[in-house]
Amino acid sequence: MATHKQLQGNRVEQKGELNDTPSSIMSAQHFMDPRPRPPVTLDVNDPSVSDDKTPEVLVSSTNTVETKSQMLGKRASIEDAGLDQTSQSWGSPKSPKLEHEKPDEQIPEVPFRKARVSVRARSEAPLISDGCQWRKYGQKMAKGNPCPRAYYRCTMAGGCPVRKQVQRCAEDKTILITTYEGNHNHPLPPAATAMASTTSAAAAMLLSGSTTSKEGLSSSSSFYPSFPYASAMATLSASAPFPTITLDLTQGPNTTMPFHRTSPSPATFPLPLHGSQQLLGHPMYASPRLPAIPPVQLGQRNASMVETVTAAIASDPNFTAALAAAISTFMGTPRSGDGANNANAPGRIPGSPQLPQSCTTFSTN
DNA sequence: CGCGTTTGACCGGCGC
DNA sequence: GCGCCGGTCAAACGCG
Repeated sequence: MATHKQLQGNRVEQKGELNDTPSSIMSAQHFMDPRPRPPVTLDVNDPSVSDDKTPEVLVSSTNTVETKSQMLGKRASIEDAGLDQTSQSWGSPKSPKLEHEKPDEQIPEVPFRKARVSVRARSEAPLISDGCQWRKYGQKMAKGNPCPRAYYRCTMAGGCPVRKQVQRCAEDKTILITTYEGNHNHPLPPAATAMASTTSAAAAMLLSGSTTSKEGLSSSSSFYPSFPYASAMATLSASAPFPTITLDLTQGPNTTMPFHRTSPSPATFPLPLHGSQQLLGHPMYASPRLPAIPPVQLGQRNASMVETVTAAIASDPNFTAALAAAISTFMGTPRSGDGANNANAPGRIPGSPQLPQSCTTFSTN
């Protein structure tokens, strides 16, 4: 048979008929380990989650606007405007390189190649459930990490290009790092949608903010959006080939959590289906800058930080704007996300001076 | 019997 | 040009 690439390409090629992701969103996720990995990661180590075993994190929509790789030649439909919703960069095993990628300069909007979203969560479970169905297709030992890295593919839909990598932090094995790549080309459950939205937003920000060169950022910068409920840290890494956003939920000590979950939940990140929906559907922004999430939902469903963060990000345009601003700051690019999602605000980060407990880290590379 | 997981090999990219 | 590393595929095995 055809080479693997072709096979992959074919699969991937299914263009998404329904992408939930906004058009210009591409999310890229990279791993941002405590140090060694550059990409973007979402950390969800919340103490609350750690109680058990399976924290569920929903992160899914990573769109990649890749240029070439994904299209190994097949996707003919890149929809217009530079937004390919479904362009899944996963197509090739490693196609980070943009072959025909023209100079970024030419690319008006999303010059990006691919973005990844990493979520760091504290959990003993082998993996976190994000509301989607995944099938493991490989496992490998990474170089600087004694723990193997597992590769999963979304099986909710036949041609869903979304993949995720799960690996434990070498330093702290209780921390699970999940990286999502690609966009779902099928409808997602509410829970998954929340994650997807988050990822998309993050990715969008990265993309929009990283229009310029971010190479200068060797380290990841982190800024903290003001999250009243959950303190998540977003870190943008610019050292990797792809922009990566890392959400760190591991830093949130339950102590400070506004809504501390006492729920006996199993060990998974409970994806608040309705919670997310509600959040998404009802932007309840109590504060001018941050959306306030009713403790009720969280408390009742022992919502995990992930959820919270995700929902917040997804539903909070401010967050997006903040990210964009932060990114711009890092990169020195004064543009706010223009081509990114719809929600990019003007560009001012509400950023708070200090981070609470958890932080969301976005890294753009 | 079907589905999912596991393991090894192969491919391609990147760095030295 | 060579070697290393990451990532994916494909076949086999196990479990439901």
